[in-house]
Amino acid sequence: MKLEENQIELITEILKSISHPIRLKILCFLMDGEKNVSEIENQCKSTISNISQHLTILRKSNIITRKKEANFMFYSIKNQNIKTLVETINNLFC
Amino acid sequence: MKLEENQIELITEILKSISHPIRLKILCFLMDGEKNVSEIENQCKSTISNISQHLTILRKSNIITRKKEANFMFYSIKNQNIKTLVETINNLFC
DNA sequence: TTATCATTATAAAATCTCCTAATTTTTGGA
DNA sequence: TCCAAAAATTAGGAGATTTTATAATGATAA
Repeated sequence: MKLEENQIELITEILKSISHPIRLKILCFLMDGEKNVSEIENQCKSTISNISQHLTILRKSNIITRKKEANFMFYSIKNQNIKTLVETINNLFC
Repeated sequence: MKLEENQIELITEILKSISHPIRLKILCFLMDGEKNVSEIENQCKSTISNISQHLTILRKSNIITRKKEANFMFYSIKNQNIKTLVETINNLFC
């Protein structure tokens, strides 16, 4: 199996973003549908600032997206490929 | 989707190990079958010491295994789950 | 105009990466 | 047998990156 250099870069960026306990928990939680930051904070047991920083990392690497409603920010998984990846990881290792 | 804490730890350790350009290249190369360190060095374009250190990381997180023959060390992917994961990543993002 | 929800700035602490040099193990030749 | 070469690993440390905490700031609702 031979990958191009830019494919290697893309994949490692995605995997690196997912490879953190809090960020993986966030993704698993978002598998159930979109959530606001306070819901994620409660689920993932960290400070809201820390959660926000991890959400930024996931968003910058195109794994999640967000939309604003009133003063709530709703986050969700950006596309089907990411969902399939999380589903596969769950099936293989849980 | 709700994962146990120890499952989160296991998965993030595996993903973190894979989330490096050289280590991902090594894994893709090992998808073709077992290889010795010099072959990996040639394929992945780094020093033999650096490659060896990355191989240690992959081995410590149970992603690859090795066997010695004369003074060559042959590395291979440890199990089918890892192969399936690499295959899936390749299908989804390449 | 204050409380709520969330993000951003800053910096310290922890971890990761990679380099050079030293070491280990085995082979093959003198 | 003894020694040098080959294959690979390990040690130590400098530099870079990531993580997290605290404090400050921004935006919206009531």
